[in-house]
Parts: sequence; C-alpha cells; structure tokens
Amino acid sequence: MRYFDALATTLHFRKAAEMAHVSQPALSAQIAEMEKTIGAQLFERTQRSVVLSEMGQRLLPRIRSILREIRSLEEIAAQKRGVLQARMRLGIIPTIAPYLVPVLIPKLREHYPVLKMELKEAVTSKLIENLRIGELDAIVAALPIEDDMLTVEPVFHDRFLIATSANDNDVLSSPMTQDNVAVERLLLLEEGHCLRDQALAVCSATKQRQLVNYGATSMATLLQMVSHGMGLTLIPEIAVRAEAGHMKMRIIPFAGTEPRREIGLIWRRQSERQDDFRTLAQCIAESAATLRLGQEELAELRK
Amino acid sequence: MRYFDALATTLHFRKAAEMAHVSQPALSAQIAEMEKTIGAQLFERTQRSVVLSEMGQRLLPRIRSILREIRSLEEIAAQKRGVLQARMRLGIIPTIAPYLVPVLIPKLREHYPVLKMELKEAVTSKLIENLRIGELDAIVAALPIEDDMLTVEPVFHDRFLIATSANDNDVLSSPMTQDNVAVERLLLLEEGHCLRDQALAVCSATKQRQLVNYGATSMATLLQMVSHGMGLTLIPEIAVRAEAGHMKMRIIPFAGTEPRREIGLIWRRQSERQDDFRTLAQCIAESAATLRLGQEELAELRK
DNA sequence: GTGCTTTGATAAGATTTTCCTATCATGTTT
DNA sequence: AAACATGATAGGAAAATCTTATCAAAGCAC
Repeated sequence: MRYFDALATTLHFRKAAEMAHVSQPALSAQIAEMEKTIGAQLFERTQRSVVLSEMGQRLLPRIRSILREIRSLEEIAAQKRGVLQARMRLGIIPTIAPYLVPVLIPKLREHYPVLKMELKEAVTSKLIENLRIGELDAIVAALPIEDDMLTVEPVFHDRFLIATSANDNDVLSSPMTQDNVAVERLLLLEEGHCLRDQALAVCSATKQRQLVNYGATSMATLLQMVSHGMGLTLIPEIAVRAEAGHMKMRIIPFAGTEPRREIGLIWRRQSERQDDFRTLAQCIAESAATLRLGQEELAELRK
Repeated sequence: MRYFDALATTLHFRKAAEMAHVSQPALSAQIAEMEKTIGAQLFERTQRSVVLSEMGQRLLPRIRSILREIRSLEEIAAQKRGVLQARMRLGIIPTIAPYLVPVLIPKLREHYPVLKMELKEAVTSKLIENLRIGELDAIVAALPIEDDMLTVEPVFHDRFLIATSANDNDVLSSPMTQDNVAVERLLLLEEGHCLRDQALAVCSATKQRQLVNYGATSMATLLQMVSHGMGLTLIPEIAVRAEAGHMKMRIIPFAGTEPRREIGLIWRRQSERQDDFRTLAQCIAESAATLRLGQEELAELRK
C-alpha cells in the first residue's frame, strides 16, 4: 500500500521507488502483485506516462486513509509510553542544526535518557516533504510556514547581525541599519536556504542586481569567505558564538529595530504526539536561549 | 494485526491461533514482536488467563477499524469488476447444501463462468462465526437470524413433509397434522442442526420426553434409518427428490397449514458487495424453485 | 538511420520474514 | 502424584521480499 501511495503520488516508478526507499524492480513487482490479487489494472501505463486507472482512483483515498490510520496507531503507541519516550525523527534546517544540536542533544539526553533522536539536516522544502510523507515526526525551520496538513508552533526568535572581516572598519563609521548594508558586497548561501531569502528581504531589495552571485553551501564556508575579506553577510545570533569565536571577524548588531527570523517547530496536524512536540519545543527554546549573546560578548565581537 | 484481533477476541493463544489459521508459536511470536516494536505490553499474561492491557485496549478499536477498512477495500476491488466476478466464499447449512449445490453451481457456471465459488458446509453457528470474522462472504441458512453485524435477505420457503417407512400405513389413516405426529417414533439430526430444533417446534413440544435420543449426523443417514422402519422424521421439501427417490419411503405432506422453514442469504452489513449478494440470492431462489415437488410427484411418493 | 537516454519489466540470486514441528516450564486439575 | 492445559522457546524449513544486473521499447540528438 505504501508503494501504491507513492506511485499514485509521483506517477513515476523510479521516483516512487526512491520515495519508498526501495529499488524500482521491487516496487514494480509489488504493484504488479497488487494488481494481480485485485484482478484489475491500478495504473494505466501508456508509453511515456503512468496514470491512475479508474479502479486506482477509487481505491486511492481508501488506501491513503488506511495508511493514515496505521501511522496514527504508531503514534498513539509511542505516546502512551509517556512524554518523549519513543523514537523521534527530527528535521532541522542547515542554518540552525549545527548550532542548536550540540546544546539540544545533551539537554534531551539528561532529561529523557530513553529518547532516541534521529536527526536529518535539509532545506525547508525537503524537510516538509519528508514530514508530510511521515519520514520525519517534526521539523525545526524558519517561519512562516503555511500548510493545512501541518501545525506550526513558534519557538524562539533569532536576530540577524552583520558579519564582516575584522579589518573592515567601514561598518563602524555609522550605525548599521537595514538600508546602509553594502549590498554589493553581500555574500549569500546557495539557492534553497531560507536564510538566503531572508537576507535578501532584510537588505533593501532595490539593489539586488548588484549581488555577488556565489552561493556558499554552508554557514561555515560563508563565514570563512567573510573572514577572508571577500564581503559581508547576515549571521543569525545562534551561529555567532560557534562561528565567530575562532575566526577573525567583526560582528555588528543592527541599529534600531533588529531584523530577525522566527523559528518554529512543525508537525503533522493529525499527529497524536502533541505532548511530545510541546515538550520538545520547550527544550528547543531553552537551548536556543543559551546561544543568545550577552552585551559584553557583543562588545568583544565588535572588536 | 489479524493475530492481535484474534487474540483480543479469544483471550487465548491457542484459540486465537486456530482462528487465524496459524500455529500457536507463530501467533505468540508475532504478538511478542508487535509488543517489542510498540515498546509496551499489549496483553497481560497472568497465570491461567490473558487480558488486554490498557495499551491493548486503547489500540484495539483502531486496529479493528483498520482491518475493517482493509476488508472493505478488497470488497470494493472485487465489486468493481462487475457482478459476481470475484471469488465468493459461501457457507451453507448441511440440510440445504447437498440438495441446493447440484442445482446452483451449474446455474452459476452457466451465467457467471468467471466466478470462483468456495463452499463450506457447517451448522449455522459455525457459519455465522466464519462470516463475522471474514472467512466467508455470505451464508445460506434458515431464518430467523438476528445480528446487528449482518444483513439478512429471505430467499425462499421450504416446507416440511413427513418421511416414514414405505410399510408404515398408519400415517395414511388420518390426515397428517402437526398434532398427531407420532413423536415417540420421531428421529432427529444431532444437536446443532437447526432442522432438529425446527422439527421439535413443529411437533407438539409437550411430548418431548418420549423422544428417541439418537441424533443422526446427516439427512441421508437419518432417512436411511427411516426407510428401515426405525421411525419417522421431518424432511424438507428440497431434500425429497434427492433422498426419497431411491429409497423405500413414504412422503406425506401435512394437512392444513403446512409447516415450513424460511431460508435466507446473510452477509456482513458493511460489505461492499450488495449487488453480488442480491444476484446470488436470485440464483438461489431460482435453484430452489426447481426442487419444489409437483402434485403428481407427491402422489407418487405417497405410494 | 545510429547511437544515447529514459522508463518500466524481467531474471537470478541473496536476504529477511514468517511459519511449523517439537519441546519445555509452569501451574491446574484429577 | 500424574495427567493436563497453556504459553514460551529452539531449530530448521518455507515463503515473501529485496537487490543487482539486464532487457526491450520509445523518445531524442546528431
């Protein structure tokens, strides 16, 4: 049934097989087997395309419903054991994971030693896909996320600061505002990262043509570039201590209203593990709080 | 899940294994496996008894619902192919099967050559059990049957006649009524057959103490006994031609209002194969009609 | 057309799962 | 005490499922 669901979703044997984590022949065989026992075609394979047959259309909602019920069953079972006692598969976006995880995991280990955490790092769109198909139980990502299937719980705010080279004294001359960011020197993450879009939104969108078009693959490489004087970038507060500590860099807060991103925990609306998620959200909020910078720290980073 | 359902029903490993058609160790292992993956006890095994744990109670309705949905899925698939195209597992009580089947099967074969009929012969209570747990799709039995899970469709009436030895001339002296049946000579089927109870109901219940307590295992043996002068019995009309034809026997209709049984087709209320069942009921009615006796035939049998 | 890519089906062999028979341990009944 | 009933365990067989490798057909580039 999972294979049927996947194939009905993708209408493509290979992609469905990938989604179901099996080889394409295995999926083919199972679909063929299913059609045999049912005694009718479920999919019409015209050349070049796969389409649901009438029978397939009729059965699809039922099968989806069954799969949903089974998943809910698993969740109830997990829930029954107590808060955060069952395996939790958590997705985290790459601009949060490396900073949050080292704080969150020990904290969880301390309070919930039985909990098995499985982590996955990917960009928001991938995580949402994984969440929807039930391969993840929850994800940590930047808001807003709007999706009827999902419940979104805001967890903490993460302000943006400017990271630039230690030699760069220009940024000290006047208070840093969103308008006077030197966009022509702005370095960004590669496409797909929400932080890239947020950075563009923060800095005045009018000058975007002048962008340096590079696209770093991670926060760490991006800041490596910054520290080597190749430009400046927005850095989320939670990343500062980990990244700026051992690099020659200057970190400048914005003047006035500081731009920030809101980070939330997201799960499937019909999930039965509400308590788990609320508890987890609380832990994440506490972990994030420890990553916030004090005044002295900020002054030091400003050099 | 089927095993879980069976065990929750029987609260007994052996009986559950039997119901699920597997060996007891197989069921034990699967339940143990299920408890392991869920991480909690599903059943509490105190000495001498098996009880659903709280977790088990919580999961039971969900699992039943899933099993029900899966069965409904199969039925929809079967139905979609057209009327009476999918395997039909039919249960028939022993006092009908041997007479109806030889007429019904050829008829079905003619009109629905693709149909695969699987027949099972057992007493009503066994058939109902099998129907409820989904091992049969429908049953043919004597009414009344009252069960919230089931739908009952009356199909035909089958009157009772008196069968006695060919030498027995007493029965010819006066018109045969329900009151003057020689109950002390009445032979019956063994316990469990509904025909036994019906025969007792037909003949005045006041004299039941005088019963010959034998209990034949089948209509054929019963009539064998009758033809050897060991007594008399009630014979359903549909059985007469097959049984009385080659035996020395006298068949006498009741005078006045003839006692009869009503035969119905019964299926699970939630089954999706309504059309199949209506069609099948029609075929059964037609088959039964061919077993009805004509006037001349009756006269001949009276000798 | 000839080669190249894509797509789903097929084949063969390995792996995993599930099952069955036989047996055991424990408590119950006679 | 002996026979019985009940669920767990062990060992090996059977069945289902998966993976890799390969194929055939169709679309596409040249």
